[in-house]
Amino acid sequence: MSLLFEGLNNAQLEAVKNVKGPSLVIAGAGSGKTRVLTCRIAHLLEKNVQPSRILALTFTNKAANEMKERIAKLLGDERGRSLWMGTFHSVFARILRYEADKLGYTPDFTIYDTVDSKSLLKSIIQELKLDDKIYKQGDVLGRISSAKNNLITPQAYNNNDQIRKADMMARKPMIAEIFKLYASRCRRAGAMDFDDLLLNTNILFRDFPDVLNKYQDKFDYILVDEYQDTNYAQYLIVKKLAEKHQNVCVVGDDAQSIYSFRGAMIENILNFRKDYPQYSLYKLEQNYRSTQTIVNAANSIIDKNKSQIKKMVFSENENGHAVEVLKAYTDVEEGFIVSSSIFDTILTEQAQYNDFAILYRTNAQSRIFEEALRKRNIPYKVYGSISFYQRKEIKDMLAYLKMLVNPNDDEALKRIINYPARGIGKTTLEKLEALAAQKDVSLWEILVHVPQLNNIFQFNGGTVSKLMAFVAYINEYAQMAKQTDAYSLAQKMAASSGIMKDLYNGTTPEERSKYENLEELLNAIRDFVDQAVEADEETSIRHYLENVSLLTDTDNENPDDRNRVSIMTVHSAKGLEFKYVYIAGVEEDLFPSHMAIETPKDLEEERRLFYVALTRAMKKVTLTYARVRYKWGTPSDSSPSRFISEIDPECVNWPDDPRKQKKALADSFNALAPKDKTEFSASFLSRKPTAPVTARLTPKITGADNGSFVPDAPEKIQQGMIVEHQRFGRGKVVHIEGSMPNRKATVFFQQLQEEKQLLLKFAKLRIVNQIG
DNA sequence: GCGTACAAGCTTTTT
DNA sequence: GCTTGTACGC
Repeated sequence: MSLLFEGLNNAQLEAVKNVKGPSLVIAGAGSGKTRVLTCRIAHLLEKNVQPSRILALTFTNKAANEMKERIAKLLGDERGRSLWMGTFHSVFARILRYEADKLGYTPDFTIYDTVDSKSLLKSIIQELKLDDKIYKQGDVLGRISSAKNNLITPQAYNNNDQIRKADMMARKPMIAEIFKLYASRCRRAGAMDFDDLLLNTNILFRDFPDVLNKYQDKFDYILVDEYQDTNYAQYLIVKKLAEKHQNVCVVGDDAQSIYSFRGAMIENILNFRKDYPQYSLYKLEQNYRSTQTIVNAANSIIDKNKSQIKKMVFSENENGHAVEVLKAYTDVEEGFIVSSSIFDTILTEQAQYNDFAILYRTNAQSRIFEEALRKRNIPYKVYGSISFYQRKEIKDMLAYLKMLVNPNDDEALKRIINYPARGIGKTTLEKLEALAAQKDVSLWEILVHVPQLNNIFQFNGGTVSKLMAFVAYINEYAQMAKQTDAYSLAQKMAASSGIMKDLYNGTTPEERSKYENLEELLNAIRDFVDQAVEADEETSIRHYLENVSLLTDTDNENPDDRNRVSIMTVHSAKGLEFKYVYIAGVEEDLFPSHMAIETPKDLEEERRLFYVALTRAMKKVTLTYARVRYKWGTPSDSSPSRFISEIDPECVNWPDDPRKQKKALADSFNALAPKDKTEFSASFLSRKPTAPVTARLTPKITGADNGSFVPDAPEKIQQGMIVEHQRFGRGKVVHIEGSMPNRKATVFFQQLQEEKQLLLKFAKLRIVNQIG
């Protein structure tokens, strides 16, 4: 047992050892939080607590899997397997399937992901003949979601004056109506959305005390990771389950609360003290991950936040590098600078690709880095952008399979009833939907009775037989699904449905990649079957589908993905660590997001997000910003984020003073520049010169102008001056010599390209177009 | 009913 | 710039 405790500091040791009673562990970034959790669980198991009596809740599948792995390593056996460990959503989905009948569901209920929910909302909004510009699916779903996370049912929503008033003010008085219809459609389809999983668990525990009792007795020990990110629904579930024995251990860091937009309440940490007055508090303050400089930089940031639990995070690691700040003229150049820096660091520090991460605020920023890394042949992996399971082709295939288990799943049905095309068009579907709404039954219910109902529909014989063929097809496979394993079934269906053929015939790269995705899905299903056989579990499609909506693509990790540069949003980087971290787009209106600069509360969350980003790094942080960034396809000026200047200047390396930089640029240019034909080196892109890189610049400026078109140069263009201008077309960084009188300018230039390729393209510009 | 061409809207962050 | 939604012709 003592082995378990080896290498733990005092605070960690106490948090691991004292398993009885309520414990609050405040864990600073990099303070060994996961280690404490896993050791605590291992410790419980060593004390012969039954694994199935331990409930461990995390926020991501990744975190759960990592803990399972670590526990297996600590114990050297398989006991960890039967732990109840997983995300809130997956654990309570499991319980809800078990208790489904009490809530009027079948155990095979479908889980709607965000795409399904939005699609359902869309049809409801249409059905109610509402303006979809006012009632946007995303907004409406957000309203409904936050209601559910606060355990507000449609009825309660409707009866709540405050909410109704808010909706009126927002000129969306029909949300209550939409919510009501949405809930009833979900139920009719035998479906729960993400939020229902939590809401219905609460309803289950509220309305069935014996069920609550059962689970209270079942779980002797409860552990919750990332407690600062729990919302009210999650908080209450934990509270109820822990009520009896009070052996609840929550681990969190208020400074890393970054999910309030989906209802997370930092207050839950504070309330813990009220709910469990006997609680013991453990503060993990030593950061083992990062250099002192990084910890100090991060501390100086979080210090600016008013609302926080004071703690003293410190590091005893080396001092390390200052936080470096790099300026780029454009977002494309930013990608270039970052990939160059990674390239250099790999050579000089003998680092591996997977020592690096590029983090950004919004997913839209990923593409530029992908392109830049690809040009340098640096392998990378994008995390979390569009989930594999949300891709159209994957959802289509899964819809076929879902129909076999729960044919009432209207969203699945609508996806596939005419894909691949089988001549069942819009009007036919509309008629079916109208009757389904009228009779308040699922589309499938209507569909199977089409022959009897045809006096209403008046479909022609062709349509009827097409519909009945579809019904027969689903029925046939539904029968087959009872005896066939998920893989063979999916394989057969992919072929017989025509999906495979449809994608196979495609010639564009996109279609080919869709085909490959489909193959990957089939592989994943085969893996599932293999694993199920190994664990002596069911191999049915029914079992496969139970969790598939809750999966994210990080879950099917590819072995050759291991040594790659990671690129992802700051949100998805939470809990991870890298030696070298690049935080890109550290600009006003981007990070902090323009959505979040209005209220201090939102701004503080952005600041915590920035704190999370900084504390991912072990050795070095590099911040980059661009002066011009493409937004919605048009260039917009941007300035460095306030967060950069909020960092203790001691810890930061700013780029040179802009004036100094400009002079240096001019000097180096002039030194190189013959009069008319100019060659310049890659140092123009403000990085170390490597291979001899050249490009030509042939300025020819005519006409009069006051030079105001140069965003970065308040001065007028004068003879012999070097000015910079950003971007006249996508991806072009141009430095123009304004060597002529102050005139309208037409500049011809050859563009500097990547040094390896040296593909010089000719482009023609008219600066006059950029004025105003 | 189906496929193509063009327009509009969009970008916070996720289970 | 990209994706989704609509209009139009077949």
